[in-house]
Amino acid sequence: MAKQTRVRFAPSPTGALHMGGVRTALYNYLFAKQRGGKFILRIEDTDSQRFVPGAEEYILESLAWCGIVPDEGIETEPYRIASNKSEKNPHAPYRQSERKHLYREYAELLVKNGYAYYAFDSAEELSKLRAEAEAAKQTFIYNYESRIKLKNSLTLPPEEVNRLKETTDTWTIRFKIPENQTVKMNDLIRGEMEVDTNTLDDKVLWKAADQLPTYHLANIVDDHLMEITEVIRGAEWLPSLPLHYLLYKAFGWEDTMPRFAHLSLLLKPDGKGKLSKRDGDRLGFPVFPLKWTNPETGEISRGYREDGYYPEAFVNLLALLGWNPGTEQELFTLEELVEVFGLERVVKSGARFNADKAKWFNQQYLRKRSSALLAKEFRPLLIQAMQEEGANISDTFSDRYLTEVCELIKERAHFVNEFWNISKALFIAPAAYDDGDVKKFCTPENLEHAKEIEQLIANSNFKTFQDQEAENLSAPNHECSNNPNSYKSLCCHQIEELLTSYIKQKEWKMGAVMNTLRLFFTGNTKGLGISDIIYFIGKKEACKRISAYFSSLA
RNA sequence: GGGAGAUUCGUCUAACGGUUAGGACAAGGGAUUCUCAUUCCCUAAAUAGGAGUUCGAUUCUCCUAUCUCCUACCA
Repeated sequence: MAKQTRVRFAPSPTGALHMGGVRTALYNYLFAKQRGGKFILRIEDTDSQRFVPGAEEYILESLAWCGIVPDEGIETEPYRIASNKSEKNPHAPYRQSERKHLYREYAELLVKNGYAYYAFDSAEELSKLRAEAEAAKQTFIYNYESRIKLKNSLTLPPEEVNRLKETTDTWTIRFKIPENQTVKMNDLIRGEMEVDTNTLDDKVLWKAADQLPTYHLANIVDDHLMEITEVIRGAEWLPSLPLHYLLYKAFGWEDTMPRFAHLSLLLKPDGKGKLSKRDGDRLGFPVFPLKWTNPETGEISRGYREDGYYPEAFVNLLALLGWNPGTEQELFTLEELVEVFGLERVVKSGARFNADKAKWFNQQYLRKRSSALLAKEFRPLLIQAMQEEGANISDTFSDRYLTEVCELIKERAHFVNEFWNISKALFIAPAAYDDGDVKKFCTPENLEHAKEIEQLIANSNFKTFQDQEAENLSAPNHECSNNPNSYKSLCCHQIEELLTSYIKQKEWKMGAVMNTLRLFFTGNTKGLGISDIIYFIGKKEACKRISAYFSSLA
C-alpha cells in the first residue's frame, strides 16, 4: 500500500503572509486533498530575531478565510483523539520553537558520523573574511578549501575543541559538504538537475548561541519526523536543494526522502523583481490576503478581504497564477480545483501579477451571487454611506428594494463596495449638479421640456416599485426582475413607452431630454437608465427632483 | 563575482517535433442604447538572438543575451 500523502506549508511568522505564500499553501492543500492526504501547517519560528507578534494568527486567519484548513498543525491536539486518547501524536508539536530540544542530537549525530563539524569562528572573523574577499573581488565561501584554514573541529586538536565548546557559546555545527561530487536531483516541476558540490558552502546547521537549529536542519528533521511525502515550496529554495539532498543522505533517510516541487515566484506587475509589499501601495492593489498592521511601525497594508474580494475569487486567481488546467476553463471552486489540480501543469517560469485580471475574477464571482445575498452584503455599506452623506437613514429600505437594486446594478460592478456609487441616486436626491452637464443640458429649451415631463409623470398611471410594495405583491422571484415578465420589467417598459412616445410625438431630441432628466435625478448625465430610476424612486420623488432643480436656481 | 532556475501577444497562459501559433485579461474598433455600463461582433498583438540535430523545431542540443532566485550563526 502506498504511503499516505502528507504535505506541509511551513511559513515563518516574520510578518504578514504574502499572497505568494498563500498560493504555496493552496497548491499544497490541493495536492493533499486530491490524494486523500493530509495538509499540515508547521510554524518555522527558529529565528527569534525576526519574530513578529500577531504573524502566526495572521497566517491562520488568512488560510481560514481562503478555506484552506490544515488537517494537522499548531491547533492540533498533541494527543490523538479519535483512535486512542492516550496515544501521543508523534508529529506534534507543530511549532519549531516547541521542538527545539529535538534538533541538537541530530546535528551531533552528523558530527559523530563525520558529516558535520564544530566551527568556532566568530561572526566578526567571518564578516572580516567576507569583506576581504569582496575587496579582492572574490567571494568568501566556507567550504572544502577554506575550512582547513579556519577554526573548527577539523583543524583544531580534540582537547582544544572540547575546551572551546565548554568555554564559549558562539560556536556552531556546520555541515561538511563533500568534495568533488555531483548531486543529481529531481524536481516534480522542473525535472532533472545537477549541481557540483564544490560550488556549495558548509551551511550552519545549529547554533550554540541560541541553542537553535537553522532552517536547513530543522526543516529536514521535521519533514522526516512528520513523514512528509512531498515538499512543495517556493523557488527561492531551489539553490538549497542539493544541501537538502545531502542532508537526507547523511542522515541515512534517502529511502523516505520526500519528493520536491519548487514553485516559481510571483513577480511585480511592472519593472523588475519579485512582487513586494511596496508594489501594492504603489500600484493600488493588495499584496496580502488580509489587512495587516505592522506592530512595530504601525504601517498598514491593505488586504484582499478588506478591498472587497471574495475568498473564492482570491483562491481562484491564485490557482491560475502559475498553473493551468489545460482546458479553457478559468473559473473553479476550491472543490473543483482539488479535482483537477496537478503539479504537472504548474508553470516553470515566474508569473507577473496582473491586477486587472484579479478584478475580473471577482466580477465573475459577484455576478454568480444571488441578488438577495448581494443585498445583504450591500446593506451595511449602504447605511454607512448614507450616514456619511448626512442622509436620513430612519426610513430603511426593504430587502426587496435592495435586492431589486442589486439585480439591476450587479452587472456594472466588480465589487460590492462599488454599489453605492452606482446606485446612489436610488437612495438619495443629488446634493449638487455637475457643472459641465448643467452647462450642456440646461438650455431654456430642455428646461421647458423637463417641466412638461414632470407634469407627464405626475399625471400618468404607470406603476413603480412603491406600488408593488403597497399592493403587497409577492414577487414570484426576486432573482428574475430582469425577466421580461417581471413586475419591474413591465413597469419599466411602461415608463419607457410613455416617455419615448411623448418625446417622439413632440419631436424633441431623445438624448437631450433624457440626459436632462438624468441630471436632475442623479446630479450628472452618466449611469442608470431613466425608466429604472423612475421605477425605483417613484413618481413623487421623480417630480420632486425635477422641481428641486428649478428651486435650486432661485 | 560564483551557483541555480527561467525565457510564446503588454499580462496570465495553450500548442505527441507537423496548427492559419489557440484562449483569457487589458487595448482599439463596431453594433445595440437616452448617457454610462452591460451584452454581442470584429481588429491588432508573441515563439529573445544565433548555431546545430531533423524532411520539418515554439518544442531537442549548444552558445549568447536578458530576467529571477540563492550566495547569513534569515527563512
